[in-house]
Amino acid sequence: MKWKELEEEPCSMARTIGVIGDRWTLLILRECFLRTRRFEGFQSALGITRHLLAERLKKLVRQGILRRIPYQDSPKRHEYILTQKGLDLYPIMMAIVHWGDTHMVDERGRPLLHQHRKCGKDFDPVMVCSECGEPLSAKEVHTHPGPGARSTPATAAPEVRKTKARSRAA
Amino acid sequence: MKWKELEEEPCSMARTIGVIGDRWTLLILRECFLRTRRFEGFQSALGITRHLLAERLKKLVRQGILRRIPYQDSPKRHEYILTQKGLDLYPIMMAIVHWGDTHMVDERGRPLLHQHRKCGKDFDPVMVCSECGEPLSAKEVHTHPGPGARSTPATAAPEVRKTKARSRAA
DNA sequence: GCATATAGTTCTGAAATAGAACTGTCAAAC
DNA sequence: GTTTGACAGTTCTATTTCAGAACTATATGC
Repeated sequence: MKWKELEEEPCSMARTIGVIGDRWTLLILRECFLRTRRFEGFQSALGITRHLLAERLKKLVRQGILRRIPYQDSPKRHEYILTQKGLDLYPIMMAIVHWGDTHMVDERGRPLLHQHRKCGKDFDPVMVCSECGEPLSAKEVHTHPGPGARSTPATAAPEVRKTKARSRAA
Repeated sequence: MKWKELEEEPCSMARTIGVIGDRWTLLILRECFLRTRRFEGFQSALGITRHLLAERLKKLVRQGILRRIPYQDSPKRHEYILTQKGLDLYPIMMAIVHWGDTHMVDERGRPLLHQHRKCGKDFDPVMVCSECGEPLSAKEVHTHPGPGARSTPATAAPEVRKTKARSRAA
C-alpha cells in the first residue's frame, strides 16, 4: 500500500493514520506538547536522525499541524509550533498516555502525572459521550454509515484492495 | 533507534507507541473493533501482505492485546479477539477517528457515525477530567514527574540519546 | 481427482530508515 | 581577522523493513 492512499480512504481513522500514524511523528508531537519548538530541541530530545526530523517537520507543516514561525532574522531561524489543528490532537495523545499508564507501567509507577489547572487535581482522561456525558466503551457504541460513506458502508473499510480483494461479509 | 527500546523508556506514550504505533497495527486494530476476527478477514479488508499480517497478529497476541482462540479443530483454525487490554484501546481509536472527522473529511461529510446505545444519539467523543468532569485542553494541563520518572523529570523525555545528546533546556 | 477455503511461510526487489558527515550562516571569543 | 560554536538543515551509504507474488499445508465438497 502506498501510504499516500490512506488519506483518500473513506475512513477518518485511515486518514488520520496517514497523517500522524508513524512512530517518529507521534514522538515529535509528544515533544511539541511538552513545549519543544526548535530543530535542535527535537533532535536532541528524541535522537532522531536529522534527515528524518527535517522531513517529518515539513510534512507536519504541510498538513497544517505545525506552523513554522521565524524567531530571529540573521541567520533566519524558525520555530515549529502547534496550530489549532495540532492542538486538537491532544485527546489522542492523552488517550495514548493513559493506556500506557494503565497497561505498560513497571512496578515504579507512572513516569508523568497530569494536573488539571481548573480543579487542581491529578487526573486521568475519561472519554465520554458528547450527548449524555456517560463514559464510553466499545460495546455501547453502534456504528453506521454517514454521508461520506462509500462502497462498504457497514464498516467504512477501504475500497481499494490489492490482493485477492473480496467484498466484506460484515 | 531500535524500536524495541521504546518499550523501556520512562514515558507511557513512548511505550504505547512501541506497541501500537505503526500504520498496519492501527489499521488491524480498527478492523478488530469492527468485529473482524480471522486472518482472511483482515487480509482482504486491509490489503496488507500476508507476511506482515501474520507478524503483526503474533505481536499483538504476545502483547496481550489479542487472544488467539480456536474455533474449529480440523484443520486447526483460530480467531483473533480483543482482550480487555485490547478493548481499553478504544478511547485511542475514538480520539483518532474524531480528529479525522473534524479535520480530514471532504465536502461529503463523515464516513461513519457513532451511536451511543445508552442514550440513543449520534455522538462525538469528549475527553474530560476524571476529577471534575470538565473537558480537557492542552493548555489547562500541567505535567509533573511521577514515581516512575527518570533522569529528565520535567518532560520524561528518553534518557538514551544517540546523536550528540545534550541535556534538555526544558 | 480437482477446485475451493483458510491460514499461514518463503522468496526477491523496492522503499524507508539509521548513522554519520557535510554545508552554510551568523555571533561571540580569542 | 580568524577560530569556535550554535543552529538548521542536506547529502551520502549501509541496513532494515516492507510490498508483491508465489508456495505449503490441511481439510471439505463436487
